[in-house]
Amino acid sequence: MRNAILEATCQSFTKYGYANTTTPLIAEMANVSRGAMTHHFKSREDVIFAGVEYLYEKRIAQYESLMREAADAAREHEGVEAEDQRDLISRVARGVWAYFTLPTYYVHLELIMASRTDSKLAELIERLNREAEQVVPSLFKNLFPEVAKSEHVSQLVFDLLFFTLRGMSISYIHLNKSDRIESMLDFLVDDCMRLVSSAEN
Amino acid sequence: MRNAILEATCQSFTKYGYANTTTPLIAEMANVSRGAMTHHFKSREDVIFAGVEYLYEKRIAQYESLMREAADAAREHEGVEAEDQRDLISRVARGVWAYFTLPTYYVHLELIMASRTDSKLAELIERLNREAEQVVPSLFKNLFPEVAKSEHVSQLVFDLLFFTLRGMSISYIHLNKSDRIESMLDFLVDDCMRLVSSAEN
DNA sequence: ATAAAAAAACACACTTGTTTCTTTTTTTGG
DNA sequence: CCAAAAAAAGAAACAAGTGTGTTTTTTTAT
Repeated sequence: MRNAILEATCQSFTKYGYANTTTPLIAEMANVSRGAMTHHFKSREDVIFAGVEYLYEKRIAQYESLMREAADAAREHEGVEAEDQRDLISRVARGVWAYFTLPTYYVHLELIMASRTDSKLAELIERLNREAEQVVPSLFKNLFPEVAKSEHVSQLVFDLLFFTLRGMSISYIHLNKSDRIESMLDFLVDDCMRLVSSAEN
Repeated sequence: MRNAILEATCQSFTKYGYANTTTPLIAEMANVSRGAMTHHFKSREDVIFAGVEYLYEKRIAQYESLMREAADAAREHEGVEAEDQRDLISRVARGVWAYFTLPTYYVHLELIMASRTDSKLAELIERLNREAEQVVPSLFKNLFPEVAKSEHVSQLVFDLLFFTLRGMSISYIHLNKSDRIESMLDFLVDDCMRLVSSAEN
């Protein structure tokens, strides 16, 4: 029951947006009466914030799944050493890109933007981000153990993908012709390859 | 009067966010009665959308101003040929970065995100972006006439800055320690320099 | 039978849109 | 040039719809 409400909250976030999510709407989507919600969540803030936490758990699971996929696919295509490295980078980059175009990620962006003018939400988001930062970069470093030795390079590779793909995802809302996206992805892979190679020497 | 209302609308967007901007709030910030607004804007949508258009005119003016500053500053620091090119790129990159951290830009991002679940707003934003795209890239190409010869490279340089800085700007809402930002800016300048050099040969 | 869960009903505040009234400005005719 | 009328602008009041929070009633399960 509680889970159905949280699931409905997430669905409303993705379908109608964070700003348009109301308690009657959540109740309707979860097929429960508004009164029933009161027993599990005594206020609007309670439901919304619990929904946000639920969404972030989902997001981390999605990220882990996509990273695992990329790593597994790269493992199956083993061949020449240098080609392996490039293949892994390419798959990781495209895996992260897939993650950055998930509906849950757009909700995440919406929440960050909303937190600009909502200090309570900002507090929650910052806490959840701190928790995510203890998982996400470590997963990344596991995939590139040699690069992880150089803190500077690994940070640079991570940030380059993180910042650029995040920027791309916003454009992707309107940008349907994806040749610019594809060119940029190719460029990013080349760039990361350069950085990784430089770190290994 | 009409201008005061539009100015108040923008102020509300930046201070309270697009989603929290209501007609009574605008009237209060503009120091006019709600009835007075009705004569200039017959509905909420009228005033909000007019405010959005007003904001976009502002944004383009801000962008032009920052690009002019960067170009002028680079002109004053003329020296060795290669150093000149790097200086110009660095100043443009940091000028664009300054633009991407303006309050008006955060409102722009908020509007893009809101347009995900608001087709009418999406229509407006797409039109305004099309108009901006006839000004912004041309300003960019004027600064790098040699690079503009290669459509592929100039697109790549533009997109790399555009996407990455956009992604950085979102993190910048929470990220106060700017060493990651500074490292990335340095890296981007290097990267653009590489691309520009390759285009000239 | 009792406590928890679910549903319904109620009250309050807020936003929007409309209507009505007052004030100010502009136009027009003497 | 002035006074009356018309038009425009501004302000206030009203009505309808919606969201939130609280209270009350009904159902379910222990």
